[in-house]
Amino acid sequence: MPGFMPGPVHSSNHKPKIQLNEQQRAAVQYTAGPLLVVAGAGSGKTRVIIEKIVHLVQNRGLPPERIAAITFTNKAAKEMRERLGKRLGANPAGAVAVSTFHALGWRILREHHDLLGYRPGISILDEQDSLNVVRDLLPGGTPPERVRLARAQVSRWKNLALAAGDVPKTHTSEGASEGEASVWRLYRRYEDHLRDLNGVDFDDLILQPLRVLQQEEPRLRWQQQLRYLLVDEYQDSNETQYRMLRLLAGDEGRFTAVGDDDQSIYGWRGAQPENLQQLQRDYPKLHIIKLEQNYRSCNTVLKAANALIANNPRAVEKNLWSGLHEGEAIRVIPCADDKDEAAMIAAEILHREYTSKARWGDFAVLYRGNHQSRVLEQALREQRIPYHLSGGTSFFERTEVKDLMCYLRLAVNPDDNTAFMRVVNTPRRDLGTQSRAAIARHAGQHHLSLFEAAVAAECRAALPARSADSLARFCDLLIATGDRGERSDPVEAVQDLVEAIGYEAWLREQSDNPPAAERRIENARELVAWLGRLRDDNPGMGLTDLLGRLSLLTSLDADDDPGQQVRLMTLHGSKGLEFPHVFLAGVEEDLLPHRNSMDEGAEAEERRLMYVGITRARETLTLSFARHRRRYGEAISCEPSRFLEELPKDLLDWRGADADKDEARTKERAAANLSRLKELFG
DNA sequence: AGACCAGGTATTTTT
DNA sequence: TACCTGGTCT
Repeated sequence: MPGFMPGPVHSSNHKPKIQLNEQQRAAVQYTAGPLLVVAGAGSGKTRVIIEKIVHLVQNRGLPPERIAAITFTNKAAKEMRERLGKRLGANPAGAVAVSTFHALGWRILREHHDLLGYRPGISILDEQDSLNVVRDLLPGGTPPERVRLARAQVSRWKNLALAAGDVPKTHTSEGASEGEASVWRLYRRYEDHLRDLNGVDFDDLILQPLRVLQQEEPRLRWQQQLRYLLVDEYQDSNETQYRMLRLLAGDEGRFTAVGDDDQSIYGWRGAQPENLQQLQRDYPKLHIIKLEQNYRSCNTVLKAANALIANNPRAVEKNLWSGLHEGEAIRVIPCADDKDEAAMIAAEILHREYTSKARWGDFAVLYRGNHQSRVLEQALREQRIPYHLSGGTSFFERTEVKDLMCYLRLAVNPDDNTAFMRVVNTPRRDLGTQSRAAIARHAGQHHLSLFEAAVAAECRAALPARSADSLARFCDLLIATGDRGERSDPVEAVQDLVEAIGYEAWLREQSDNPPAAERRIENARELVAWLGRLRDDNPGMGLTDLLGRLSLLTSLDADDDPGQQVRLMTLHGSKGLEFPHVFLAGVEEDLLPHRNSMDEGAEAEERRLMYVGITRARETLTLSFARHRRRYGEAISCEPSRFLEELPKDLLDWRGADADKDEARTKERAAANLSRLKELFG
């Protein structure tokens, strides 16, 4: 099959529906051994994974259920499932195990919980729960910042596949600072505590399965089960994930890993882009294929991206090129301060939307930190530009969602003290501080979990009659729910639970205005609806498993059709997305190479972050910076980012050097006129 | 239990 | 400056 060059892509949101290029095809067809695909931004890596699965099923006769595609996010998994469904048809496609590392880990953990000494109902503690556990283990009054740091260190160890007992002595006693040694002691207690709760944190979802797979018998079983693995965004994998891959893919290395070290931006979370090189060491037969043709961006954008990233040391040299048109110069807009910057961006968007065919959904404004969104939001609102802000409090962090999740966790796992404390008096049921303390005392004395204590007659006897009564009802309800959740329809059981605790009435009572109450009720219902959807996708699955799946979801508005709204998001949040028109705000020293990152010697990662931002753009790219910005109340002056100097001058179009303030005013006025006109004439 | 104030803290955050 | 959290007061 001769390759044929794709023509220019126009603004349809679709990748060219044409044949694979030569490298892509090679990557799809190579199954002789382990394969690493180094895929530049916009080079069609997801497509390669999809086509490879199709190839394995249709041409190699591999049963779909023997194939696992592993992603880092639910969103990526979902997209992959959809695309695979379109390509293969629902039937074989549905059998392919497309999941996140964590979801796969959960599956393994559930199946072998007994090997590790867990009881059947395992709770997944989210970030916040885990942080609370750490807080409670540290002396009262420990500053939140210290709690966070301690938790982060524990996480770092776990991501290096080090259980507390495996942490090298140099970090725990000999030669370790007292601070480090104390964090390690905390780690030990944290481990014990989670054990008692029969709970796991997110890190455990990889770490614990590793312990399963280190045993020969289950390892061989899983290696039989999954005959081929495809890993997406491989540069984001950490040590434990890498080990999991190795154990599953066996010594022959039945896998394809796809990644781009230039887009590694999660180093601070334990991701090890070095895993790309590690692969070569561990699998000498590793075959490497580079995808360098970009189907997304015009050449100007790509040249800028290439020039920038060339300043980083890289494992695999790549040179991205594009068969698309040259494109406009990259605009660089100096602004007086962050307000002006926001106004400029709003004005530019308004102007473009009006003069070109671009729609609101074609624009994205990217920035380093969430705090930068505020001014931008304000500016967009002033111009009545519809926008959508990604990030912020996720669905699962909302109180109402958290409450219900804890009810379900407790129903499934009576040892989950964290969940118990959260819901035992929510909605209020006469179990105040005193009663709760009494239950805790009883539990402590008799070495019971809080729930077990609450069930015990002697414990109840110590409570006032009203409290004892309502505690009994609470316990009965949870026991019944847990039971029904496994034996009959879990979703019905949950609906009845929500009904029985009068949760919606409680939300109405709790919210200070009716619309807020309705929103929260809607969230609660949405959670149940999701549970229903999960059940429909996994018929016969019990509450424990459904709940696990639910805990691994991050945001339920995943379906958000970007719609007709300008997207505001952090650079991190933009990875994997693309937009015709991209604005990068705050391209300043101390912000875009972020100060703290620089202190940690992470300039290269900051550069990659900028690289990710640039390569989101299909048509136009606008970089802006402010000369002054308020930080913690006081105005500080800023310098343009060093990264600007790394971009070839001939690609840049600098706008009004120091008349910027006036220009902003003018633009703003022009924009205001425009929006008024539009209101008048539609 | 709810309101209010003081104090501490302000990168990123796939699961 | 603006926020969130935790503690205290009513």
